[in-house]
Amino acid sequence: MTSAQPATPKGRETRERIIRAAGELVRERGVAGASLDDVRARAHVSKSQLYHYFADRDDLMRAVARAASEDVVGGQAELFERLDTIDGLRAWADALVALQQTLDAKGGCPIGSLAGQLAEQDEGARLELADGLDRWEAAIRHGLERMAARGELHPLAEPGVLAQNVLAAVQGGLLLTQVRRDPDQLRSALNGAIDAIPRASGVQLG
Amino acid sequence: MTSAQPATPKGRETRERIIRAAGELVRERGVAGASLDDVRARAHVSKSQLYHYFADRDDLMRAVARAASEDVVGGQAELFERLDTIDGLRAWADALVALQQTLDAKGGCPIGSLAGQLAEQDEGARLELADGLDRWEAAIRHGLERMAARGELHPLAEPGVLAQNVLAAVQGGLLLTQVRRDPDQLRSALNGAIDAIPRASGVQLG
DNA sequence: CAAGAAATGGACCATGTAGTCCAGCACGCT
DNA sequence: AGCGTGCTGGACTACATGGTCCATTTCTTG
Repeated sequence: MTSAQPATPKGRETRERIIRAAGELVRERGVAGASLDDVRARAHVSKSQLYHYFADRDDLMRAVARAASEDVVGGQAELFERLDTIDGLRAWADALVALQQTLDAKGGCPIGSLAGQLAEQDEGARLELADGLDRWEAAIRHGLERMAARGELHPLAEPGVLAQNVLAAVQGGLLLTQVRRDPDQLRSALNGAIDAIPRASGVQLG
Repeated sequence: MTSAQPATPKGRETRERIIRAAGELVRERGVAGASLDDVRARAHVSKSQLYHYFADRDDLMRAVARAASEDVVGGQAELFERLDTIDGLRAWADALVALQQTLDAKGGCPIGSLAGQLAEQDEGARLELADGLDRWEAAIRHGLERMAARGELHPLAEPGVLAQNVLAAVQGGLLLTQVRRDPDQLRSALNGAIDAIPRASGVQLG
């Protein structure tokens, strides 16, 4: 028997509780450190419930990856709306840095962190994470495109490339933040990427 | 009994063979997927040898992290010497991108990949990886400082900050490369960070 | 060459873990 | 009320894995 989609509100809530518990444990102890028994206990659920809603452990981890993508991207929804000005970009960056400060620079980006653990192990999980990154990058690109439409960007600037680089700065900055336990690493990376936007010409300098 | 430093050349070679085998397996299957028995088999070594040279599994993984740091930083030694011109920086970037192409965009950065798996699990491993990143960043910074000394940088540019941002671009670009299986992600991120160098003024734009 | 130290082989143990199985419960529907 | 589907509890198994132990072989060195 493969996994089952919940057919009742109660079932759906149980399934979500499992994913939430698994996600917490994965963030605390890593993918390998989160045993199904730990998940079972934290979600207040029995073994059979785990296997009622998920085909196996990998299936659960894929669901965790998808949920992480949605949490990360969804959690920035309001900030995403103001990404069409440099000030809005800076406000968004400040929020990311502030979050890292409250987390003591631990954990990194949920998507990036899972990527390192799952990308080479489970193709399905990799695709979930790629999807999260795509949506994140799209939100940034949309903001830059609105700026371009208002003529606030260099005519040759490519919003797609700039958005990609900003996302890379986020991920790289978070990795440095995590390894060095210093949120300024993210701040600096984001400053650099955002500063580059108004100067970007789309053509490589000589 | 804790781990032992090898006292003979033979012992040292055995220890290194273990670390190399463990490193390969970790790259192929992740930290969690590399069992001591796998390592034992690949290194052509007995169980007692593992525990002769390493206190426990975590100790071995710390050694793997240290070796990865040294491989990554050491493997770029020649390129590091030419990091004092924009052309040298581009050549270095091209080499990193080319490497990803030959690897089919799999694996990401050994340091970054291990960071995601070990940073929150083992403080010792985290410090090893931080050390690798520090040396990497220092190499970039030294190149930029030589440029600054020749007056080729904006007088207010800060080589330390720029080097940090380039390293963030490497790590972020590699993460995107890995998740999206597309080496152009790294290329774009590095182009952006390197293009920013000659324009950097050290003060944030308004 | 003898003695001690380093290195090695591999059996063995304890345990944590993914996954199975089936009986029992809850609840909507007729 | 009673029936059926979805949901739940938890015992149980098979096995991989980390770690221990000790006997044996191989080096080194005086």
